[in-house]
Amino acid sequence: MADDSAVVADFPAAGHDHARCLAGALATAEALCRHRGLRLTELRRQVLELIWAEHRPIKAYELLERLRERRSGVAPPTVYRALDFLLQEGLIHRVESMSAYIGCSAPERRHPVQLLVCRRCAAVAELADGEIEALLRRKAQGLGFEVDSATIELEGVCPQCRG
Amino acid sequence: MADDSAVVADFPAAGHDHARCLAGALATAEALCRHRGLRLTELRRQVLELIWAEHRPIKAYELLERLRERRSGVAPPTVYRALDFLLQEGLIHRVESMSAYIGCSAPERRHPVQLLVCRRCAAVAELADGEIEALLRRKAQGLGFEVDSATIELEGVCPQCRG
DNA sequence: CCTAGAATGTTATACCGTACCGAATATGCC
DNA sequence: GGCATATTCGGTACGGTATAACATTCTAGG
Ligand SMILES: [Zn+2]
Ligand SMILES: [Zn+2]
Ligand SMILES: [Zn+2]
Ligand SMILES: [Zn+2]
Repeated sequence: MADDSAVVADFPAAGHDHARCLAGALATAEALCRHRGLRLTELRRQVLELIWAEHRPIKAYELLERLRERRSGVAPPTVYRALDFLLQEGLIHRVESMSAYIGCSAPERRHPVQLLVCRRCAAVAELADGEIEALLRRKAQGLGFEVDSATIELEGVCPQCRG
Repeated sequence: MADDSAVVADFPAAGHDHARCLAGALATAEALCRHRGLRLTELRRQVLELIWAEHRPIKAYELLERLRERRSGVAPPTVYRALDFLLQEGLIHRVESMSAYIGCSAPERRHPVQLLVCRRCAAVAELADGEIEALLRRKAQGLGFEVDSATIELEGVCPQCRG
């Protein structure tokens, strides 16, 4: 049986209460960092907030622009350092096929990541499907390959864009 | 049951007859292009040959360097155009996690691609596993998502490097 | 030939990411 | 509090990846 909880984040509905997404993500991040003894500094919090601002993948240099509206003279290393921290802690994911970043919807637990990316509107759904993970691991094991991490991204058209 | 033919290319053995890999890949490409009414020009053939030269992923600018040993004054667009053609025709695959390119071991048929990349030696195994493909498609369908293409890459340690 | 389309040459530039160094800031200990 | 230490951040410079735009050459078909 498929485990429904594997869908960490469905495609966001058009009129959903996104202020709630944002507030929730920030609160979770705060709690998580406190629990892990890490510092969610003002910079990191701002970057996370900007990433969640659109509920869509955002590129590093776009992030840089937005960040400059609040902090003067910010350079690429500043934003990349914040991204590294957020990636490291599982608070965001990198969308490889877009060189972009998106907030994780279940950062409180480490999980496999499978992303569904709409090529029309760039909306992203996030899976944390153990069945996929297990199948891939099993196939790899058949070749004597030990999996450390996986990049799973599906490109296609989301329900909204299929109309 | 798992279909063994899903393993398009296992990790290359240390002392394998690579001249044979290279010759086979070029011959297949030639036949395939003739069959499709496409032109495997000298440039494209040379790029494909350079990609197969090491039986490992190779980066675009490294390719550019190598190509310059044979052709003077080659610029990035030249190599990227050749790469585009080879990708389009399924003669090579892009390794997203490395921004690199590797020859396809079964270009004569269109197939799903799953890559296993060794983080120690950069060797790559290529799967064309229908079971993985089907599972992903089924999971996506559960969200009303229509899959056009997929990027599946597993990073880990290959049998040789595990020792 | 002549011509239209394809392929390649050429220049310039945009975009993505990091090495490196030094300043500021937080943390733990006396 | 004062001090040493480690982390975080500012800022410069640069390297790696990829494409836009336009000129030129090549190729196949009439
Ligand atoms: Zn939202
Ligand atoms: Zn969409
Ligand atoms: Zn070989
Ligand atoms: Zn290896």
